[in-house]
Amino acid sequence: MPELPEVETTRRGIQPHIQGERVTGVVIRQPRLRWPVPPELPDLLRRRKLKSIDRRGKYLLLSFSNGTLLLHLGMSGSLHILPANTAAGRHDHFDLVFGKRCLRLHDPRRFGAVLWTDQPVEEHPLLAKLGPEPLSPDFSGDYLYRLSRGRKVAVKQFIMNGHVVVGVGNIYANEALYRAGILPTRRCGSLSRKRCERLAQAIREILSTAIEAGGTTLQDFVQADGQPGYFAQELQVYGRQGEACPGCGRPVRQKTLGQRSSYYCSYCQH
DNA sequence: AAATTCTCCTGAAGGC
DNA sequence: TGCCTTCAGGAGAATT
Repeated sequence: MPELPEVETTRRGIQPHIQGERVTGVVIRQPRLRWPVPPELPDLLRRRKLKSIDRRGKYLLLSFSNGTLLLHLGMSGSLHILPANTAAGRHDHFDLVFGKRCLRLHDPRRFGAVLWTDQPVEEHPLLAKLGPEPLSPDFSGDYLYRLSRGRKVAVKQFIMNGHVVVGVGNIYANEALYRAGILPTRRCGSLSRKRCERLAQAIREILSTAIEAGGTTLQDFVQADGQPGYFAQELQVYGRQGEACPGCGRPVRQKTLGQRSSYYCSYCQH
């Protein structure tokens, strides 16, 4: 499931192959994703040059002179650079063709999205109210502390809320809370300023380490079977219920919180 | 405003 | 072997 590091790794992987290139074709094989793929995309993108690829949260923003293509990978999506004539398989929903290469979206569970806007992209309804980027100066312990005052939601759900901070999915939320020594179920409003600082630091470290790890597998993006560095980072607790906590040896526990699996050590985290 | 629940979808895993 | 059930999970929409 692509989290922020995977999306950023994807962005860096595809950028050198298609940025500055001109669209020569658009193929929509399965328009039913999270929202319907706009049928007018082939017309909108005809002969347009891709200016840049940016990221906001887990959205990839492909900028053209007449608007922006928004891509989201949902939880099973991936993008690959392939020779333009490569046969499409099951779940290969969308191609952006650039001459002899193409950018292909593969997404078995179809939680991903391909959208278009001709407005300033930061004003798009899906982006306008997003919280800060976790690796930007706008995100800090002080920010988390101030925003969490008076709120009762569990800290794990708090940091997974895109209006609080973007790009912290279930896996890295668990890992960051473990690293920060904070129980996922702890009410966010009860965290001290110091613990908020520790949490913000843990989130930054987890994400930036994962991005660095992803960088080592960039070449995979030009291969059909490439796995773009998912989970390259060693996970301490995620998916490890019953295994020994790396810190104290007690078993890692699993609990469902807000319809998501939480993994934690009830001794090291409080 | 904040919190909670529902929803989309398919592949994997488990039970029999 | 095969069929059925259950589950995971990003995040917006709907509801409380």
